[in-house]
Amino acid sequence: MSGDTKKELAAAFVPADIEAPLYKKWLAAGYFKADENSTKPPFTIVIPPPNVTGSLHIGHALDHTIQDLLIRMKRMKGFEALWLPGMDHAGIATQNVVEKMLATEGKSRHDLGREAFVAKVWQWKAQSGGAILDQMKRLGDSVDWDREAFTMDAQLSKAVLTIFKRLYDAQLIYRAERIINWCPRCLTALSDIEVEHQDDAGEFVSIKYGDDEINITVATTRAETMLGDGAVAVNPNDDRYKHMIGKKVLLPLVDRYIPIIADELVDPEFGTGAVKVTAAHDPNDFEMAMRHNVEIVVIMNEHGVMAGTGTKFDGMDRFDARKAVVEELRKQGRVVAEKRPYVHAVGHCQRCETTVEPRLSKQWFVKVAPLAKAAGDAVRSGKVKIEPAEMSPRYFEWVDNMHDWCISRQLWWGHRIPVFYGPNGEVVVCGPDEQAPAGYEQDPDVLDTWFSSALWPFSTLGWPDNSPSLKKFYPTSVLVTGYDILFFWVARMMLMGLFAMDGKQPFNVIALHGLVRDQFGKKMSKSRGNTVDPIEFMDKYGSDALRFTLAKGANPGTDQALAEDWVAGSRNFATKLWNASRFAMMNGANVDGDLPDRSQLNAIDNWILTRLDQSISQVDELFEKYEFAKACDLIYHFAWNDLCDWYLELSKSTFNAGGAPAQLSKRVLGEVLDKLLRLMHPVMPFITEELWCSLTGGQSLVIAQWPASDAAKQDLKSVELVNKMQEIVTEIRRFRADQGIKTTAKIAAKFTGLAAAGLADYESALRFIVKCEGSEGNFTAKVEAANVVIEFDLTGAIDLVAERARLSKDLAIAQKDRDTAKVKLDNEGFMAKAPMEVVSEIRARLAETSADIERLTALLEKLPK
RNA sequence: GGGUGGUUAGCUCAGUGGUAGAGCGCCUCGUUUACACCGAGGAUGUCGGGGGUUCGAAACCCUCACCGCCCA
Repeated sequence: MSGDTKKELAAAFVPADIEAPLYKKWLAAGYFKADENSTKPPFTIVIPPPNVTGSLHIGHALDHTIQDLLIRMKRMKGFEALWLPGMDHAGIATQNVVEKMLATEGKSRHDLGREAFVAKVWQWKAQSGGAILDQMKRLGDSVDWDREAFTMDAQLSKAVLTIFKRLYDAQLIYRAERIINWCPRCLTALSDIEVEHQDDAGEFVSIKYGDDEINITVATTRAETMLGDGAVAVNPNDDRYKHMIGKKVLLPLVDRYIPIIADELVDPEFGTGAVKVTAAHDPNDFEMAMRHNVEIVVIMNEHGVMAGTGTKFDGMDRFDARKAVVEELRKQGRVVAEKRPYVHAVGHCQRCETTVEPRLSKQWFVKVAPLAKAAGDAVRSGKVKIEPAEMSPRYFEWVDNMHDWCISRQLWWGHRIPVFYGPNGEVVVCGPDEQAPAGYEQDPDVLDTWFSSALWPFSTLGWPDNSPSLKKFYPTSVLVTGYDILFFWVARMMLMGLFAMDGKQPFNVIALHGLVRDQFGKKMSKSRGNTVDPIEFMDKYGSDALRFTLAKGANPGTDQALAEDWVAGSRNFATKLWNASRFAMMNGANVDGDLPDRSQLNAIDNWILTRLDQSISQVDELFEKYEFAKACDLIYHFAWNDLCDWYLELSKSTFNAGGAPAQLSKRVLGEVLDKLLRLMHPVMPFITEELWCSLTGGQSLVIAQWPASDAAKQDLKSVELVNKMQEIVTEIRRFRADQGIKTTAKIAAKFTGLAAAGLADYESALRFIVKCEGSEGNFTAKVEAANVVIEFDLTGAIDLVAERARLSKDLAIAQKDRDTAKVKLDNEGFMAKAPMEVVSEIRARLAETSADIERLTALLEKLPK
């Protein structure tokens, strides 16, 4: 490796100058492409597909940082690493976007017709969809762009048709009339998870049903639905109402008589203990209605407007009707109690926040019980691991209690349900390349977006075809995602993957991270105004800084707080690394030739190599365990403290002296930087690449080998020696600071006991770092550390007060420490039951602190009064 | 209501039985030819309350309080 290919480093680290060119370089070199014909072992991650309408938010930045970290590390470890990018078509969200555009022209999708509208959506997608993909490049995501997938692509659509037919044939898809979540604004059914429950301030009204003969009071938050009541239900064991069961009671306003039924579902403690049963507008009521054959009365149309009740309320919006109904009942003296505001959880459409209306409707469902059982068992059996394992209960809770999944959506954008109806009610389901008989009409609805994202881990690899990619890269290695969407589609991917791939799991590991919160740990939201823009942070501090901050905050499965100051701190760290590397290279750090034998190296060199080796081994282990925060913390401290604060400072005198020892240290420094940059590359790809290429003249860190540790070469003796040097230096610095001697001021000092401490060769290194020059003088003050005595010539100007304070403080600490040790050793229970090694440790502590006390007392006594 | 996580330095968080830690912030000093996006030194906690187990508890058990999340 010659110096000619090495690029000179810029004097200052400016992220913007290096990031875009490096990403271009990587793309041009094709480093991110994964080869299905490779003989290397595979490592696969499919991206949790972001929404085509979305843009990069801070949560993505965290999610991608972790995925890129894993992929880059595995690539360096010699795996055929595939990170597969793409997006989902986001049925409702995308349709909303395009409908809004049309609305500005005063048009609706119905003006265009289905075909033209869908064409318009595709056009929108081509022009403005997928902004997030470009933003991913800013982050440095090493995805294989040639494999970019979209849930509406031909191949993925083929997968949808195939799986639909298979599930239908296996009787795991059915059509039925059920109460579903209906969004009166989007005009479509929603699945349970597309409904968000929020506490709303409503009203809780108790209404007296019946006449003079028989009456009963029910309580409700949705008074308007009383128009559709088919019964009143009470608990069969409720003595208050036992005598009324089976009788009929007058339903006010509509003047209909409805039965009083008994059902265990009714909680006698809640409200009046009697509930109204509105079968067409509440899931629990529907269940009861089925059990007791209660009349089902639909009282609203699809827009949430009252209809078909035969009352004056028809034509009113549901919320207006609620007020009007209560008002009318009040006039009739039937409102016996009102609680307002009454805070209770109300379902809202995830996409448009409209209050969801439970609605009786004919829809398509996936029968999830058998599929969910398999999904649960895959984790229970250990085939799929959830990281951290503590998150598993959440998964089981969900998967074991999953309701059937409503998959039909009354939209135009999406995969149209491949079911065709014949003139006489025949039903035909068509797989890919199959055609319905002439005259059959296709179901107008489309499938839930998650129906297709659930296939993502295999549809993107070519399923249902038995493609080489599928063979090479499935099951995927790990799925990285926030615990908040464990249920959204991780569970669904499990259901579908196990079913489609004959029991082969879609991923071996589910690695869960938390949410990014604001600096006080509060959830970020637009309404709170505490959101942050990852792009802005990257502009300001660089992508590496943002990535490092997020990785350093990523403790498994827990949320992390993020503040701009933290990101600035990471930028500072990057700058530190840059400056240290520049300094190293100016001093001749290199990777030329073999690393000298350890026996030739001084303790400082052996120490930093040992610390490097330990760090590599620990960081590697932590990365493999998804312990990103701890790994980054280790990296940070090795680079900043061990390397910059100590190694570089202790080695300056060696470099300055030149000669053979300097040559050795330069090679060692080159080695340390080389390996450190490799170790850091997965977290901070840009700066490490720039520095490493400059240092080594190598082609690229992306394809460089991951550093290996070799514990056999660790030199613990050198660690001990450097620890002593650190003790001595710190003690001298403390003395100097207490005495008010400037860091730059040179003073004369005499060292005694260096040889006995094994530090004979390091006097010049020590003297250099603490600015002690000259060993002649009038030594009036001394300190002691690691059994080395250092005397100073302060030319009589010693600050006695400061020195007495310093020594007294040390003495107090030593006395306290000795006392606690003594108490333990005097404790019979402790001596009898504590393990040997603990006892001897405490004994050593007692000896050490006793010696300190003796020494400090003597020093204090000798100090002139 | 059911589950579940948390409560440790001013802030954000590590720390699963043997003398309480990190980053940021704070205080003092400093134009040391790598770095002021820096260096050196320093201060800071009855580890939410109460009980228990143990020679020994921030950690294990019980209980209470408060905060959060998911699901109804």
